[in-house]
Amino acid sequence: MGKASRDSSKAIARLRGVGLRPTRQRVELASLLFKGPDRHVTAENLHEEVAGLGLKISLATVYNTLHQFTHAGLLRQVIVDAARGYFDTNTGDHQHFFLEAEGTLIDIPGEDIRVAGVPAPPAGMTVDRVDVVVRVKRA
Amino acid sequence: MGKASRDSSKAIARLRGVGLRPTRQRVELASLLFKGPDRHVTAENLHEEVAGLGLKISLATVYNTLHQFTHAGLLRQVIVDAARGYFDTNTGDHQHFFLEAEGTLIDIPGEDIRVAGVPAPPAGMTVDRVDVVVRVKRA
DNA sequence: ATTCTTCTTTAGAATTATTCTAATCTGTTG
DNA sequence: CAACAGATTAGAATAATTCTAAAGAAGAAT
Ligand SMILES: [Mn+2]
Ligand SMILES: [Mn+2]
Ligand SMILES: [Zn+2]
Ligand SMILES: [Zn+2]
Repeated sequence: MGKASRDSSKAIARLRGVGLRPTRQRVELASLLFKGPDRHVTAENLHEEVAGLGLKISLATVYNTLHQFTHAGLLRQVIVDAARGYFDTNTGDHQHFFLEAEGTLIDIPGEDIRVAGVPAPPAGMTVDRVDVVVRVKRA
Repeated sequence: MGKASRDSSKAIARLRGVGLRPTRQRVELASLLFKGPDRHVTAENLHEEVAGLGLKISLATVYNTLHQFTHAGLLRQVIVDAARGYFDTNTGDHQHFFLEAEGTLIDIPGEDIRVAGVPAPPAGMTVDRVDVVVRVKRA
């Protein structure tokens, strides 16, 4: 049993675990996304990576899959740029540095950062989550 | 001297103050934006408001003007939604509640909220600003 | 295995927000 | 007022994303 099939089994198990059919496309994407360390991807940039590896997955499927993974709790979306959407394999409590020039995200552990003094939300509303984006630029 | 001309004079003065020619379009937009309390607008939604008042300003000019006002420091952009860009007449230190369902922003005074424990930015980078978005939804 | 049913993928068109182009117009200055 | 730099605009273009509807693949049933 080689490395590729071990990746596949893990990906397949993870997909089954969240009730998604392990199609070739979903398995390949899940392997790429969850094999290594946490990462922040864009649909377009993941699609290019996939193409570069010689895999054939349509851009529509990359979008569909990223959204399905997000709904399944395997990914979360990060909003830092009005032009592009980012997907994050780290679904735990954490925040981000955003390098505007590069378009790069860097995690800040959730325990490091504290947000205090958030007023009560407007009547009838409840806090869904608190996002902190530390925008950084070249010194 | 009526209300309209008083609004105009203030808008014209403000535009002159930041080195922008007080054209009819810029004066009308500045009057709308800065006459009353602080507000959060979208290019499209400001354009509709303008049209509703019977004023004729092209959408391209609304976009151009919002960006010029932003560069001049009269507005700032707020990034909360991957699909639309918001412009904020409140350029001071503050944060936001974002009602995802409504697409509405509500200011949180900068003194209220405190963010602590932000790690040192990556080498060679400097913190440009720290944005906090409190996403709320119907309870 | 073969068939059946239900999902899934996909190419390409469509949509949405925004920007660009290049022609026309207007504010300001002399 | 004339002249010029700067501004506005309609419409085309771009970019990210979503939609459509037709063809393909996965799982269940036979
Ligand atoms: Mn866009
Ligand atoms: Mn989206
Ligand atoms: Zn992250
Ligand atoms: Zn604000």
